[in-house]
Amino acid sequence: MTGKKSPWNDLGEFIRAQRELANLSLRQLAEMTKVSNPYLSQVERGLYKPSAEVLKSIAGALQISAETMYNQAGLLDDDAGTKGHDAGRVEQAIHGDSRLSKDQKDTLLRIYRGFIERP
Amino acid sequence: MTGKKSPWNDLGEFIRAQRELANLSLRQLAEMTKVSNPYLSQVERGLYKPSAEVLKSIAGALQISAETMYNQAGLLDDDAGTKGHDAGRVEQAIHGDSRLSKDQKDTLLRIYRGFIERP
DNA sequence: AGCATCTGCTTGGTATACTTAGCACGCATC
DNA sequence: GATGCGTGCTAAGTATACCAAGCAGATGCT
Repeated sequence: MTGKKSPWNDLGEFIRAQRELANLSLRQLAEMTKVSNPYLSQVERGLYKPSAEVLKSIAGALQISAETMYNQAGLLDDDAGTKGHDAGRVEQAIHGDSRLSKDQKDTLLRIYRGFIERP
Repeated sequence: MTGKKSPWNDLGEFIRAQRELANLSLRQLAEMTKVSNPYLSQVERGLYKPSAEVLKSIAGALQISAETMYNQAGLLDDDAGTKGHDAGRVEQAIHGDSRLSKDQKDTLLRIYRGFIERP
């Protein structure tokens, strides 16, 4: 394990850096996130890649947005929605519109997808 | 397990609905996502909650944004970054979608506005 | 009818995510 | 010195995510 770099090292280093910036010990973060402190230690050292739920919980405790954390973990491409790609844009906007009920969202999405598939 | 509802049923139903809308079989989706077809079947029936990587892959294959998929899975709060910016978002996205014809855009906008005015 | 192909699903197995119990060390106090 | 507390980490154990092998049914073709 001398110098061996796992795929999750960058993420772990990011989490440790943010934790230290927030002046929290592993045990304190563990209490806040309800994730065990040994596991957090292992995550920080790149031994495991945590689930999105754990990432979300850590992000909340460290007052980072979930989006930032997912970007760091490679779960979101922060350019994806803006790189001239239409795919997902309309869908995302519909989902994000709080004035629409779930049924209305479903209806709009179904119609939209129908249009996309047979132009 | 008769009628027993797992926490992931909504997500599974969402994925199945999108897959069927896209006219893909489980095996086709499995090939596209590199996820096994039995597992996808189990995910759709709410037996397991898939990781964010699997969700991202499914989203890509079904041409849904990762954000949309994560929202559906409860991994992102869709209001988190967009509260107060709902107005105009859907309309903008529809206008900007190059895959829609003018008629289709008009239709979608008409329906959308109808929903907004009388909820 | 038989055969091939496609479909969704069951079952047992493997790997990883995550926990619990506990160790070693550092520091402060008496 | 001894003791207590906080710190990060090890190692064994548990649960879940996900896979491979294969079954049963439906459909189409000869």
